Amino acid sequence: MRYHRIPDESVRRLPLYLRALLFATHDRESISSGALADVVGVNSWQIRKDFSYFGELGTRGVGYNIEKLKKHIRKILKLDVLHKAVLVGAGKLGSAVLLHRGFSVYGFDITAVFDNDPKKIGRKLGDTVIQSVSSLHTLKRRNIDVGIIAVPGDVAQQTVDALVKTGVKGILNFSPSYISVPKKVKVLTIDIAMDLARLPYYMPRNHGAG
Amino acid sequence: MRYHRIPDESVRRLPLYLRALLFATHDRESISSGALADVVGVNSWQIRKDFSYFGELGTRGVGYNIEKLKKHIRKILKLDVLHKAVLVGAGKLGSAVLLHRGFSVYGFDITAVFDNDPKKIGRKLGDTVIQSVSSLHTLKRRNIDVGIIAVPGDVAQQTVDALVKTGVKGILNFSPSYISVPKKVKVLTIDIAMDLARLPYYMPRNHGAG
DNA sequence: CAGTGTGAACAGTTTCACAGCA
DNA sequence: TGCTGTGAAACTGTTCACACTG
Repeated sequence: MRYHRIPDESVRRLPLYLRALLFATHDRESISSGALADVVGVNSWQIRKDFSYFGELGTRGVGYNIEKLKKHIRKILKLDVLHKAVLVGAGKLGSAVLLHRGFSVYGFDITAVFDNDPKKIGRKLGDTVIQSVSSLHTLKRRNIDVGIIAVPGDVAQQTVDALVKTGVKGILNFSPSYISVPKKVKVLTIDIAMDLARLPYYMPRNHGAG
Repeated sequence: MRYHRIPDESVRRLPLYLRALLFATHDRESISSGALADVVGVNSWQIRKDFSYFGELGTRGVGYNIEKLKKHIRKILKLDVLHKAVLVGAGKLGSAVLLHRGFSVYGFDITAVFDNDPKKIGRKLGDTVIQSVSSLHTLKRRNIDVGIIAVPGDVAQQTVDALVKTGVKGILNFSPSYISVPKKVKVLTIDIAMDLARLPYYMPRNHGAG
């Protein structure tokens, strides 16, 4: 089956595997699909299938070499190069995201922060001075890949439009609204409230099915 | 096709529809699948299919009555009753989540906050006094549905175990680790860094396919 | 006649069972 | 012997075209 297109659902699981490989303490050089399965909560055959999409990577009877596997997943996900990101929106959620520490391990560097509140502009958030959103255009030619937006829903679209003009190719959207972008730009939306809203469906009401 | 099991992917989209119906300004009583499609970024036939799973709801030639639709989606998602939630972990992310305002519209009320940092215990976060995680057990019989955890990965499992003992039926997990729970408890995990890690895969490297 | 509802074709994903190899 | 790699089957979800109806 060598060199197949990788299904989106497999791509969704790759960061999960990578996270486990990065953070688990490994006394061994190799890990089997079964052992990895226990750590990530995915079936072993699903893991093997996922890995099989990028060629024969494991050793029969042994498992997968951990370093090789990390390297391979990073390459597939294009995390083998540094990605520069900017944050727009220095409110509670934006601040939490910026200070989150945990992006760097995947090769992301948040190099600038923007807000439209005059009281915040010039103040520091972590090591970064907050700039006015009106100076977003200065980002052109600074090789920024990724925009992270954490602004109110009603200004999300205009914020994204400005970001797209600076040349970002991907946007992580924490704003609670649908935004439209040119086809060449990829948006991933995380709406915490919406995810929470999906939870009760799966909870038994009193006793009975969900 | 009346009274079919609702596919998980449809359930995933329901909060999206509900969000649009709640926040859009409606001059009309009804909305067509096409108009809703423009607002949420989902095809009109997908929307009609999703709605068809819960019986005939629309009026041919007109569309869907907005109030009726909201009510119906809320009922399906079990958002028609108030859900009491607690937060464990009053760090940056936890605080942002608590102060987020936007859960209440879906019928959630965060009634208590816990942390294990002695410096934080007794201080207020919003209107809520932070309590010690060691007093989590006092929640039993207080009708708490949902636990939200935003603690470091290495204490996530023990935090969840304590929460499960208090009787929560659903957990929203912001900790970057896989947690295991009894079958009767549903976990949804949001790992911001992992989502960000998935973004570059879909971005063109220089020019070319993603 | 505008817009819903849906069977049927199609596409994508997961599961299984087991051959193949270190 | 233990664990990978993978076709094929089973399952799940999406798209389409159009009959139907207020």
